[in-house]
Amino acid sequence: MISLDASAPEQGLQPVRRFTLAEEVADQVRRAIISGQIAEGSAISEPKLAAQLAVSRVPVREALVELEHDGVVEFDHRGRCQVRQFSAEDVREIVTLRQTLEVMSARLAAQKLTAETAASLQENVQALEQETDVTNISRLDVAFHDLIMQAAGHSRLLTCWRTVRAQFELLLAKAHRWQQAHDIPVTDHALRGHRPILTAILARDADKAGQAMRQHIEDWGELNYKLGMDTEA
Amino acid sequence: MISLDASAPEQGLQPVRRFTLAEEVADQVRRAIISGQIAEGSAISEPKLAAQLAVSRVPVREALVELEHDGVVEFDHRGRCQVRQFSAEDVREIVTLRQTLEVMSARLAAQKLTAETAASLQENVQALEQETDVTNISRLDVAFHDLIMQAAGHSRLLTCWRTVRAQFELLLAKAHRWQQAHDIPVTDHALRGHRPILTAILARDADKAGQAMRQHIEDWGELNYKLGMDTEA
DNA sequence: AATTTCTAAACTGTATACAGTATATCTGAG
DNA sequence: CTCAGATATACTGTATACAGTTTAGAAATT
Repeated sequence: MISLDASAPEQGLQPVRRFTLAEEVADQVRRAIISGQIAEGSAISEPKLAAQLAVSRVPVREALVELEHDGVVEFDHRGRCQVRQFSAEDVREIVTLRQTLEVMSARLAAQKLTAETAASLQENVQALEQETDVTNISRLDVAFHDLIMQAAGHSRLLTCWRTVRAQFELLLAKAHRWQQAHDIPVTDHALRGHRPILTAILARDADKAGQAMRQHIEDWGELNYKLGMDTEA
Repeated sequence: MISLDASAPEQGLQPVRRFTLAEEVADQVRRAIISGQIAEGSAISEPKLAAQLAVSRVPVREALVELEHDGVVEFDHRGRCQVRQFSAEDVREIVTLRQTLEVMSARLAAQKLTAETAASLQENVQALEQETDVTNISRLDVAFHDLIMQAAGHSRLLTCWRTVRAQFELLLAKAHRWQQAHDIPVTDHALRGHRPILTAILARDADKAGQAMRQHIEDWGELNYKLGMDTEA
């Protein structure tokens, strides 16, 4: 039985989060972009999208601004919105920025490790090692990196992470789609890379965790470069 | 005489940038917050602000979202907006995140150095060394770090930088105000710190540039901690 | 047939309007 | 005088409306 005294609210009860239409629109559109349902380079018209989703333009507008911060759409100088296309240079940027941000997160996670975090990470890695479905692999892969970011306990680092997270997801999904289309078995990239990071974090070895993370993302980058060359050829 | 053939537009002419009310509102409010004109913790009401600025709520709303991304205001779970207050932990986060981002920028700037960048940086450092007005010192200090970010030529790193830039400016302005109020001469912190960074970048020594930057921000952090202790006591 | 001109549709930026919820003020009872 | 309850004010989230500009298409001209 929990107390209902408002002056002692630390009973595990949290303030009710209000979900706005803008957030829901952003989620839906982001997913549609990541999944390739909305193609790269597509123009996005506020009125049309609003009509499709049966909401007014206002939440749509706010959602698009959010997605711009996520780096998955961009506005031209006239205010027109379109789904972003990723050049080879963009991929390089995403890789190098991820390295910087995630090396930091891995180091902090190693330093601040708690029992709960350790459990979540172990669970995630084990689940990934047994998973075969591509969509679930993607989800678990991203979740691993999210968990470490969370574990770093650095709210502003998390803010930065949000500026690349969706782009990371997008590239990941794109790569998996390409591999499936060409009957290439989905890489065991994450499988090989995550375990060493986990081990280093569990050992509270910041240097080793950072190094493992750097290498992991470096490998991912090379995978993407190769893929990029193939897809453009 | 320049060609007006639209099919050959690379004549130094650029697409006309359209400035929106939202951007102007964001600029004004950001400046007001940084300068302390709007106090930390103040509630910001959309209708009131809109009335003061003689615009509708829509651009104000967009501006506040922008300022939230800048980290200078926050929305509570009810959607109420208020000017953010910075705890000691916040200052630590800002310092450590700046270290990560700016070490990267310094390294890249050293690697990609161009003649123009070199000139701008030298000009900036010289101007700072001769400047005595506090406001101008702040401006030049921030500009130095902006220049290096620009020189890094990494659009996504710049995006991350924007999530802390205003908070950096805010802390800087706050420190200067406090120092002035107590008749303490404005620190020569930037003066001492920038020159070594410049030298390393000009020498195209990424390691040294990164190390100098890390040290510079570390020093700035310690300055802020001391100040924080004084102001809270 | 190609190109220019004119016209109509569509889109963005901004303003206004409305509904539901929270906050604050006022009143009355104890 | 304090506190509970009721009423009024204010605010956010969303929808709708409007103006200026851009884009696309039709008509007209060479």
